[in-house]
Amino acid sequence: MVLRIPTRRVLADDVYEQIRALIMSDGIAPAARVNIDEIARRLDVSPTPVREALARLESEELVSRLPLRGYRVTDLLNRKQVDDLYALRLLLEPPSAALAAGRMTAESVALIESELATCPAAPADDAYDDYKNLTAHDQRLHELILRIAGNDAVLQAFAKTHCHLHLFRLNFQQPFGVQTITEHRAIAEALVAGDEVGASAAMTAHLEIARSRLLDRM
Amino acid sequence: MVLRIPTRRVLADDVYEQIRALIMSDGIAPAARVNIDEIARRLDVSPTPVREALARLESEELVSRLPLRGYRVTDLLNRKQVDDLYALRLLLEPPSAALAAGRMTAESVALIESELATCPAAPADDAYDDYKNLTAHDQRLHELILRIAGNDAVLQAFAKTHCHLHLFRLNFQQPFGVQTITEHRAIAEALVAGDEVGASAAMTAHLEIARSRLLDRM
DNA sequence: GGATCTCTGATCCTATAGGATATTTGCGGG
DNA sequence: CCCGCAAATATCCTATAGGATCAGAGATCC
Repeated sequence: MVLRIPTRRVLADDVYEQIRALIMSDGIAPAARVNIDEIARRLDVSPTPVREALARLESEELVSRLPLRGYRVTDLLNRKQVDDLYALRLLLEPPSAALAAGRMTAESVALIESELATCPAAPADDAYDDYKNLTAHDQRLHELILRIAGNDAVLQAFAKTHCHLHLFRLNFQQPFGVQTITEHRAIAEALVAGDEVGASAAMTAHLEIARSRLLDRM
Repeated sequence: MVLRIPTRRVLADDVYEQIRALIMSDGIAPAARVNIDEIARRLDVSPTPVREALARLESEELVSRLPLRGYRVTDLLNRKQVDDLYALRLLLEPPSAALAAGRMTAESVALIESELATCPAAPADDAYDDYKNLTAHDQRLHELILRIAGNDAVLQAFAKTHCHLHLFRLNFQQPFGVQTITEHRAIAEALVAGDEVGASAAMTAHLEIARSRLLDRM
């Protein structure tokens, strides 16, 4: 039995992730122009897959396109944008958490528990990697809850905000860990108990704390 | 004073709209494979702008991409997807309508009134064009309300569902007009009056009626 | 003398043509 | 009827030419 790559990759996929990583790690500064030829030379490919990758990145608003003038990296989120983003999440996630609480199965419980278990109790050596792991965990948990709620349109709407990605770029090395974990556990407990009102309330509290914590630092 | 071309267009923009129009008008059937070379020949351009246009269309889920196997037109929405879509809209739009009601200005009132005025009282000769115009009007009005509410994240999340586009593809030549107009007017009156509760309720009623009207026909 | 305009050069986006590679389809053999 | 092989088709990528934009230097006008 040969183990196959689940989805075949083409060059544009790799280029896409490379550019994305470059932007995330500030390899290309915000507001900087993106030179297609330069990227192509740097990754040793032709401009064509670079163009396709940029077209995809544009849809998640990591770059913006100016006709006949090329692409540029989008600015970091400002206060209003962060505020709006959390207002949107407050519309989507608390009702979804309530829905999820009413639809919990043994399988769902196991998924929640195992996701919580992946969370590194002890921080990693590197603060940057630590922050990155925690962000990824946070994203997986929030999306898992939406998946349990069962509304694909809501899940996609949330995913397309790419909020974790944009919030990650703000990159505040704040004491993010302990409090978040505690809040996550509160949400999980309400979900496992099938407590719809409690799950909604815990999610609301979680988001509002995160929002004010973030805005205080801007 | 030099008059400038408002937004420069490149070939990929035209190709994008042409393909989109083809899909919308069933010039390419749902689930059909999209041949890049064929499109290129048909529009008399090279494959490169076609590839870029398809990458953009993928982000709004009019086509889906299978690596090394090309693009295919997405299927029409099924019952669950329609149901999910309206559930999402019910999360976003009624609260936004309430917000908008509390933020109305003289300018906002004028925008609402003029949009309502654009609605063709008498149906056009062609039923297809009539349906198209009404859909476009409906989309403009709903997005205008979100714009008045002032949360760009919500507006974008709504816009990215491309719900009017997908619902249009279902293309039911139903008696869509009169009732919708009446409901719109009810929403508008509550907005102009600054009635937050009323606006929210009118929006909720509008969406729920539209949903059941649509689901009844599937 | 300073400012504005124009011209020139370089850089980069846009589009085309062509070749390499992977998949699919059809056919023959077991 | 199933399996394997080969030709055909289409995707994917590269290389290159054409055209637009931008920056800078020089000239002209006030």
